[in-house]
Amino acid sequence: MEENLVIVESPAKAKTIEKFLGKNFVVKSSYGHIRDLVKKNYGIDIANNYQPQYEISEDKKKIVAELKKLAKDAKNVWLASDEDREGEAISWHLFEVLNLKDENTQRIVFHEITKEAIEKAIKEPRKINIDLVNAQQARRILDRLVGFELSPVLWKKVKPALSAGRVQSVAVRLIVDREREIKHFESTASFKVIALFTFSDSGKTYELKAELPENLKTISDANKFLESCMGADFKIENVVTKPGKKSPAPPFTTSTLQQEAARKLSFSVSQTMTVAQKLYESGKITYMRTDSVNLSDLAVNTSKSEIISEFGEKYLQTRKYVTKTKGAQEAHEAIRPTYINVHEIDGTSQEKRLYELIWKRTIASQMSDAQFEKTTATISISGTDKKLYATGEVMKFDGFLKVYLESTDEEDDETGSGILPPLNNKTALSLKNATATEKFTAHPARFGEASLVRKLEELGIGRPSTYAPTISTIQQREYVTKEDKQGIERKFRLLKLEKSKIEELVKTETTGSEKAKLFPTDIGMIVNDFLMEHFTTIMDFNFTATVEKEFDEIANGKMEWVKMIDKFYNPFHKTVEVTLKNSEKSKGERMLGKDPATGKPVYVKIGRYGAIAQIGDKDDNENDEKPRFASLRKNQSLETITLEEALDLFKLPRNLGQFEGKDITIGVGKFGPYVRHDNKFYSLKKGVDDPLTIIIDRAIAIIEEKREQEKQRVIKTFEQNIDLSVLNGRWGPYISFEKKNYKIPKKIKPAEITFEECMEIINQAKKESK
DNA sequence: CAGTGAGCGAGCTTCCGCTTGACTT
Repeated sequence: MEENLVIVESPAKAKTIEKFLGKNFVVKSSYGHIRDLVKKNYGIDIANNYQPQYEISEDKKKIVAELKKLAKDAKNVWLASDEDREGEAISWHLFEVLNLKDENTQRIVFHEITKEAIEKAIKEPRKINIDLVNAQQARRILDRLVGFELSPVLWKKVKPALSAGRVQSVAVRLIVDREREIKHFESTASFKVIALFTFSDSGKTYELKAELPENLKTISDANKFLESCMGADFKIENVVTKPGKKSPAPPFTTSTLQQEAARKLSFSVSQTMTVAQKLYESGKITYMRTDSVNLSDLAVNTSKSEIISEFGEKYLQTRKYVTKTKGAQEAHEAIRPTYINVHEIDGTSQEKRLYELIWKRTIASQMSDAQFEKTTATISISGTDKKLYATGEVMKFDGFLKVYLESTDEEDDETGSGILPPLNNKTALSLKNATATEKFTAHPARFGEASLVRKLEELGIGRPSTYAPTISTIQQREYVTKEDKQGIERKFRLLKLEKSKIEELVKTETTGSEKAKLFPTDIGMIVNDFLMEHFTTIMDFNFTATVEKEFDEIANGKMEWVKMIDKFYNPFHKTVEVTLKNSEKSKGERMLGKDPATGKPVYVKIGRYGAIAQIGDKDDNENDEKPRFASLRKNQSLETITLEEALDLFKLPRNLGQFEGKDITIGVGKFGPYVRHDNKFYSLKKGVDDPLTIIIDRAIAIIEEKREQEKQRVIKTFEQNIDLSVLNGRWGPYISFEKKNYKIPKKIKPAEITFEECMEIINQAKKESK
């Protein structure tokens, strides 16, 4: 029998700790929470002071049984779940479910997985903090109440199977708000002036680039300014050199790791977490779900010797970082390599790249600041008060930049870097040319997965363990989609002064292309607007922050959790009831105008199968005519479609006439424009055919081309079984049988294959899959 | 898998935070 049973949350952690503790200890993991509110109904007895009803989760029954047995035989049980609200609750649930006894159960905590930290923890045991447990219960109950009362309102008022919750609904709101901001954004133009000078110094000729600090508002302002430059004298009036420095970013948390992996490696949020999990399980990095930027003393010390031996003493500058994130619970260290002296690891290329990123960030965080020298030269122009400025930046010492620089989401301007030529006061400059280029202000950037996580973290909404799942949920519910947006071509004007002549040019640039950004869907906007109208409290960006404050008071024993929940639930539940009773079904209906042909109104709204346009009303029974319907295209949305675009939808399907005694019609379906004939569908060629203008001869050609392909598709059929056939597919010949496909071995010629050979291949494949 | 869209009604959906695999292509 084992004398001591230690229970932690993660199995990888259990393995490591067991090594530290020696043979009198057995270390097991609970795999996170073992109990949750019952799945059916509310799981909360509202009438009876919100008493929670718990059940052991289906996938935890086995582990609970095992822990129970071990606990019964153990002399001492050490509950070592994380030191935060959820961890305390895990310990409490274990205590209850395993029937532990107060006298031989200890609660211990540690923030880093080192021998010293764990031995120290064992020497300082405590009891379960029931106030902290109650704060967790209040959090859990509040989330269940919000989710399970709001979602059914959406089922009745918008669409079945939708969901709402404290975290996801706010995440969607951020995206909807941003999209509308972009839609209403009005870009303003201005003219950026850049002048290129030459001058001589000690027999050498130099070039100097300078710009006006503020853009000019109109093209005539720009023209006036360039005119004033013609024949003017330019002179360096002042040269100032200032030192500057740049400090490294703190070590990674879950959120910053997700952001950097997105920017530097183009990983999605969930991809980053999967790869990090692998690195953690194989012992290469510390825990990957953390909100702390703290490094253990051990990590700082090994970084120190690593930096000295790799780069030298002058690159060393150890630092203690302090977590500033709202609501951070700091149960873990920052994300760092387990062994700092390991620069590279074995593994998949994704694992290698993520590890390298973590290693560099960790090392850089303990390295010296980078030192710069920024020089600004002021250039006067005779005949005007306006000044031009030339700036340059020179790195004096690279410091941490030797290994790592954090990326930013913003594209930075290319000016103001590089080295300036030797500059002296009063030097006269001669103007080579000057340009005034039209620039447009850019709309705010759309969120990507990682930048949405950053915003949520900033608002204190969600936890490291839920960022990735939340991002998946709002995409799965089809509230938002992740998409690329193609840039559009835009014309801009440019004035160029050269050789005492001003020339006006019009050029084009491609702008606004975006990759993997989050766009709200129609249903996302409808749900958001519905919740914003009826449940402003929940949708408030500060809702989580407010309730978190109250959870803290519960944790400090200053507030009773039942009172807190009661205060929230009563008004909330009333709003739910009133909304169910009074509000209309929300279909996102929008009136576009009148149909010029019939004078009937044209609407768009959400129908049973998605967004539709509608001409005429159902109750408009003048001639007993039914309204006409047409689905919106994939790239159209309720909020932005115009009357003309909606009317175009009704031009399809078009009947082009008959072929072989059957109608040919043209339509647009899920997979794009198609020709339909004799109940078969043929795709139109992308970029070649336009469904609104295609003629019957071309449609027939498409049908015949496809038929020819079909003919070549079937290589062989068998009379023994009509379900069996040998077909020619995209990747070569294959066997098709009862809707499943099988590979043909290379040594058999597809055209000569026999029925028996086919069946043998099929049976073999079936056996292997078992 | 691409035509639909009225209306009835049974039975279903849903939250957030802790943890890993078990799946298929």
